[in-house]
Amino acid sequence: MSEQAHRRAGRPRKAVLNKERITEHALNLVSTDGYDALTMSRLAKSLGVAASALYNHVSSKQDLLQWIQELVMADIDATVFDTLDIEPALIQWATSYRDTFARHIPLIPVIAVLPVSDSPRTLDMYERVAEALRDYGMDDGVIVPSIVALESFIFGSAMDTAAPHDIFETKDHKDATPNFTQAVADQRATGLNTSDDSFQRGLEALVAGLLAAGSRS
Amino acid sequence: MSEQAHRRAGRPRKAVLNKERITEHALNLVSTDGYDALTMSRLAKSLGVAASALYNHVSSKQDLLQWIQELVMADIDATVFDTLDIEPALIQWATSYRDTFARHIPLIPVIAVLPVSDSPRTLDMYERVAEALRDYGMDDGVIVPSIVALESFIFGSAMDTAAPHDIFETKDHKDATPNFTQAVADQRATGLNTSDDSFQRGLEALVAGLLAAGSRS
DNA sequence: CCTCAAAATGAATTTCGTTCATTTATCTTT
DNA sequence: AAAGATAAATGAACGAAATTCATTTTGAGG
Repeated sequence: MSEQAHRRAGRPRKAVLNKERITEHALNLVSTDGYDALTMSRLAKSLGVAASALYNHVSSKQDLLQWIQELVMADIDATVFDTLDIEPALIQWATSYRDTFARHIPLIPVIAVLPVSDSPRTLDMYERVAEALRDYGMDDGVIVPSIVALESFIFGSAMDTAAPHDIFETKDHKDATPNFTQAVADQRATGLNTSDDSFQRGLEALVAGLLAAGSRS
Repeated sequence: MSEQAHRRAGRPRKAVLNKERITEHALNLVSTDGYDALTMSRLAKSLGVAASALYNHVSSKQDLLQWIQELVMADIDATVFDTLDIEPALIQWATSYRDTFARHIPLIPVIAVLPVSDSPRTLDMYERVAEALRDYGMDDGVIVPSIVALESFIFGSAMDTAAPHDIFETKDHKDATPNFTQAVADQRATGLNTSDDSFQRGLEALVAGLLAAGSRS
């Protein structure tokens, strides 16, 4: 069933395209010009090739997105579980996770919904987190929900970094929303980036809560 | 600057289309046949009109999606803060928020990436949450980060409901991921829906943690 | 009744993902 | 060296999508 197994004769022409080059160019396209820029023809042009040529290597655009997912996930540092205690390890891992996706915001809604099955790297990451939680003594049945909860928060937070900075401009409605308007002003006065501040506070609360609630009795 | 201000003469023909009817039909289309069914021509057909007629009322499909977002947000129950204590109120509000979006699963990846509309209804919701947190005694500067953290978790969780149920199928890689594979099996054995379970656990941890960390000293 | 402007039309444009028959180029075998 | 096999790349074509625009319809105000 292997691809290189029984080539009896005949070698193809020198290949211009391959998985790595295609994926790199695709990711570069998205990071540079946004997700809408990732069309098969623009990708092909960036590779100096006709759009149809891509289909000799990728079976569909969904397939291509899976490749991209795998490449992006490779940036997430899951080695911290080998060296740190569970709580700081989770926080560092989640931070790395969120920063990685914040770097590729347009991909979040796409990747968050992709099945994880075909990405060995992603599976490996889950394995490390699951192992760490299990070693810590978390109940078997709540390990997956804890991971999913963390991921949900991470994805949501990564998307939030894309929100416009004036997203909470209350404009004309200041009178009708005194408490909220004041809260926005007070947060701004701290000088902290709203997204970063929110992520850090939420992450600490979430990690502490999940570890406390899930530990074996 | 008002639209109805100076109509000097000439009344238009009887209008078949208006914002409300367009939005309702669009939302209905999505809920019935999925997001891919929401095309301008199918929407037009459902309204008994040509596709181009829509553009007399909506400036783009993005615009239409904003309308839909606004309509959907109206379903979120923010009245709980009037009757319940802060902790159960936050949990009920967040649950209502997430369930509302989960009811329109195909829209989540689309809407989650839209700027939150500055509709009065949405602002009013923020006001109620901010007021409740302030009355509880939360420090002024951390009210907004707490709300943003909750919203990030809610959106991430809503997106998770759109994920396929077999998203964690480990297939061929069972050997390489023993801990994770076991954790998936254990979660499945509980009989609980993974998304629901994750949301509930995460939400309780997050709310408890935020309230504990943010209270005035 | 006449006018005019908003509403609706339908044809046209562009761009998208994808398919397919065909050509090209390179290696293996004679 | 010639022939053959075969993957890679091509380019034209498809259907469906969002959007534009010149034109027609229509109904209330003057």
